[in-house]
Amino acid sequence: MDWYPRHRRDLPWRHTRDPYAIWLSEVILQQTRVKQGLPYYLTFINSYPTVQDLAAAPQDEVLRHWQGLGYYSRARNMHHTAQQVVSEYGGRFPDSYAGLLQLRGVGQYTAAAIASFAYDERVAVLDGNVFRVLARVFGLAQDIAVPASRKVFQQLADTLIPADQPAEFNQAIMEFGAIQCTPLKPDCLFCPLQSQCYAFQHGLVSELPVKSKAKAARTRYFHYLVLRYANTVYMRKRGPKDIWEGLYDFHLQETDSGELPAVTLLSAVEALGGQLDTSRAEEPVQALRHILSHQKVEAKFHPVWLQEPLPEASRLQAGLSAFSAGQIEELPKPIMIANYISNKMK
DNA sequence: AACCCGGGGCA
DNA sequence: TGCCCAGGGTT
Repeated sequence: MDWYPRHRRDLPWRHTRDPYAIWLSEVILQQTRVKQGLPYYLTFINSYPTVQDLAAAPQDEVLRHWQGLGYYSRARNMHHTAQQVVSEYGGRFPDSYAGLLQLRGVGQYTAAAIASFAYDERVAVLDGNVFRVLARVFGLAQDIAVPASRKVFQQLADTLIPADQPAEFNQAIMEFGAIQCTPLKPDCLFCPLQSQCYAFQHGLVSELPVKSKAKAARTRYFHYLVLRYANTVYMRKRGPKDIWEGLYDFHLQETDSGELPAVTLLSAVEALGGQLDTSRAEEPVQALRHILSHQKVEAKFHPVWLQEPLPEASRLQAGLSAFSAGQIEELPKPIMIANYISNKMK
């Protein structure tokens, strides 16, 4: 806490005690670095200065602002919670840890962050930074990837957090982890905790915290039919139980390997009732690779020009809608799809 | 408890 | 390429 005021970054959400603004920043910063999240925070707080503004916004607009930030359930849950706060809480956020925890998209970390920052409630936050700082300073070797390890860290943090300055403590320990006690190459040489740090004293800095490795990402093969007629492009809104829920992409066929016979492609167009426009020159198939933490997507984009619009029945059956280029720009899309449209689709 | 969910930055 | 990140929801 002596270190913090001398090293803290000047960030916009540190100038407010408005629980709405703090909540907004915390949801954006879940699994996200400050540098990446900052421009998104500014966009949201400017577009939606109050929870009422956010609640009244269309979902597609909220997701479009979120585009590129990932973990899109955060945006959907945030929108849901904004509407709930307006309709059921009279526009005011719950003013306690327990109350905040009831909100969708608000877990233990976020509830503790808002409760301490906005209301000075004495609840210790536990995030990746706190795990790392505590593991090193106190020499805790429990695997932080295992939920049961949480208890040990939580109990320690609960004893450390002072009753008179809980917000300052939470900010300080997280900022210390983000700037000083970093995952790789921490600045131990100029660390104020050097003499007390278990890891430093025992040469275990690079061994702590202990975190078991995530399993390897699986590879998926997407074949997109980029169906076009005149100035319209057919796209569809992705459904639940898969990545990118609520975002728009093209008609999709997924296979277990990278290849899809041309005849299969043609029969897919036929099944949609599409009439190929053979007068147009065949366009090259573009391949893009998109790496997520848990999946590797290898996508091929097959441009298909139609002589006439798709029949209404099969279009609806496939979940497709027709959009102009201008409309497509406004749709929320996975980054891979946005990149394809802006770079490869001419 | 295990699994699912994005995207970017960095060495 | 491997690792990390101001986690939460669902099963």
